[in-house]
Amino acid sequence: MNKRTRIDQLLETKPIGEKVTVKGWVRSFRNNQFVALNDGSDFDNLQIVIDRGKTDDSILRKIHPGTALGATGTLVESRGKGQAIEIHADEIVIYGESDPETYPIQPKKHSKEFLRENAHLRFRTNTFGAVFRIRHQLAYAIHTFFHERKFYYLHSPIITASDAEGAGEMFRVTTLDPANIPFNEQGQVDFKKDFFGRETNLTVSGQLEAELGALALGQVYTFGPTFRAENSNTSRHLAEFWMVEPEVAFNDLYDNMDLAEEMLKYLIRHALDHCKKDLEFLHQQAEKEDSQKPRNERPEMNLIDRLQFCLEHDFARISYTEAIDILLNSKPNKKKKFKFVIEEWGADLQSEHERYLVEKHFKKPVILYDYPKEIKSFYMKVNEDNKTVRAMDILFPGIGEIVGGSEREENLDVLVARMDELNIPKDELYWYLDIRKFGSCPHSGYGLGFERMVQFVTGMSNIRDVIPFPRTPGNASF
RNA sequence: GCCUCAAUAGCUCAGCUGGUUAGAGCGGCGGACUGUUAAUCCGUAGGUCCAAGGUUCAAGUCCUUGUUGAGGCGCCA
Repeated sequence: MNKRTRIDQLLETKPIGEKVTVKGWVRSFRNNQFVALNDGSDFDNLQIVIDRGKTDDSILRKIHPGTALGATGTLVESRGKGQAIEIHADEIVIYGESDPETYPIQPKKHSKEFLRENAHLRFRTNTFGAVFRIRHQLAYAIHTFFHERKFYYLHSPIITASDAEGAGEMFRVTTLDPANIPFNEQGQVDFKKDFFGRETNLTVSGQLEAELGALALGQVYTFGPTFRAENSNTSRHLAEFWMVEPEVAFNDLYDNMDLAEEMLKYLIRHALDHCKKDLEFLHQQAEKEDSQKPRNERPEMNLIDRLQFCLEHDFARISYTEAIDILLNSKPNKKKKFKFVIEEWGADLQSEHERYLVEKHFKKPVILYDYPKEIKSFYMKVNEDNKTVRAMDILFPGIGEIVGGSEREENLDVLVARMDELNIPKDELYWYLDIRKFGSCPHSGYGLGFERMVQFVTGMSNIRDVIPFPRTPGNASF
C-alpha cells in the first residue's frame, strides 16, 4: 500500500483523478459496495466504492462496522448525493477485523450511559469523536492564549506535601503496605518510613505554587490534572479533572476579571473557528434532543447561538451585595419558591440562586465579586470594609461556576491573622508566607475547570462525557 | 453524604388496576441486490424480566433489603 493520506486533507483539497490511499475504520457498509470510512481526522467519512468484480469475496466478508482497513484507488467526484468525492477502490487491505456479533458500537443511536460503560470504544462514535476533537482544540487554545500574552507555562507538582489549602478532601499518596503499617511511639502512622519521609497527597490546586512563580516570572499559568476526594455525585464534578490557573503579579481583582473574560471568549472563538463541523453536529443533536422535551424545559438558545451570544455580550459584573439585593427582591424569593430563601446579607449563594441570576435575571454570564470573607478562602485579599474579600466567581448558564479566583492577600500580617482565624498550620506553608516577606506585591489569579469549559462549548450535559476516562466516586475503570 | 427516579433480547424501549406461551424497532445470522446515505427486501435465532428474600391460587408487575445507573442537592472548578 502507498503512504496514506488523511481524510480531512482529501476532503479539503479534493485532488480529483489522483490515486490515493486512505486508512481508517469502517462506520457502515451498504449494498455490499459502499464503505463509509472514518480515520478520526475529520467529522466526515470518506466513501469507498468497491468494485465487486475486482475484489475478492473473502475480503467483502470481513468488512463490518469497526473493521480497520486501507483502500487504494482513484479519487473521483461522487455520483451519489451524500458526498462530493469518493474513492473507487482498486485494492482493499484488511488490517483488523471486527466481529459484528460482539462489537458494541452499532450503526444506531446508543445511550450516553451505555457508551460510558464502553469508554474504550466510544471515541469511534460521531458524538465522542466531535467532543474529543473539540477538547483538543480548547487545550491547544489555552496554550496559545497565554503564550501570545507572554505568560509562562509553569508545571506545578502533582504530588504535594501540604494538605492545608482547604480546597477539598485529598487522595493520599503512599508506598506503605496497608497490611503492615508502621506506627510511631505515640501510636500514629509513622510517615517517616513512607517514600517521601512525610505525608503526601495528590494536588487539589496548583495555585499556591503558581503564586511563587508569578512573583518572579511576572505572569504564569498552570494547566494540569487536579484531584479531589470529595464524594460529589453530580454532572459537574470529577475526582480527577484538569484545571487552568493563571497567576499575575501586580494585577488587581478587576484586571483578573478582564483576563478571565478575555480568555473565555478567546476559547469560544477558537472553537467556533476551528471545530465547525463538530459543533454543527453537536448543535443538531442538541436540537433533536430538545425537541423531545416539554416546551418550558427547552433552552432559549441552542449550542452555536449560545456560544455566539457569549462572544457578543459583555459579562455582567456585580458585587455579592448587589446580587443579594437582586435576589431579595426577586419573585422566587418573595414567593418562597427557592428551596433556600435568602433572608439577609452573608448567606451563601446556592446553585438555584446562581442559576436565577445567570439564566433569569441577566440572561448572560455573570461575574460575582466581593464575597463575605466568612464563606471564602484564607488567601483572598480582605477589603477595607473588613467584611468582604476580593474574590470573584464567573457563572455560566447551564454550568454554574466555571471560574473561581481572587486578588491574593499580599500583606503578611493580615494573611497570618487570617490563617490563625481559620486554624491553618503556618509552619507547613512557610514557603507561601516567605513570598509575603520578600518583595510581596499585589497579585491575582483564578482557576478554570477545563472540563466545565469543554462542557459549555460542546453542550454535553454530563461532565463524564467530556473527559476520556472519567474518575468519579466508585468508578475508576479503564 | 442526602433526596427522587430507574433496571425487561446485543442496543433503544413497550408491556394498563397482578392472570395463558413476555413484544417491537435496530443490530446479529442465512439469502437477494453494482449508486447506497444509520440502504432496502425475504427468512431466522435470540430472554435467569438486576440480585436475594417475601406476599399471593398466580409476580416482569406488589412489599423488604441490596447492587448498579440517572437526575437533583451539598462540597467546588
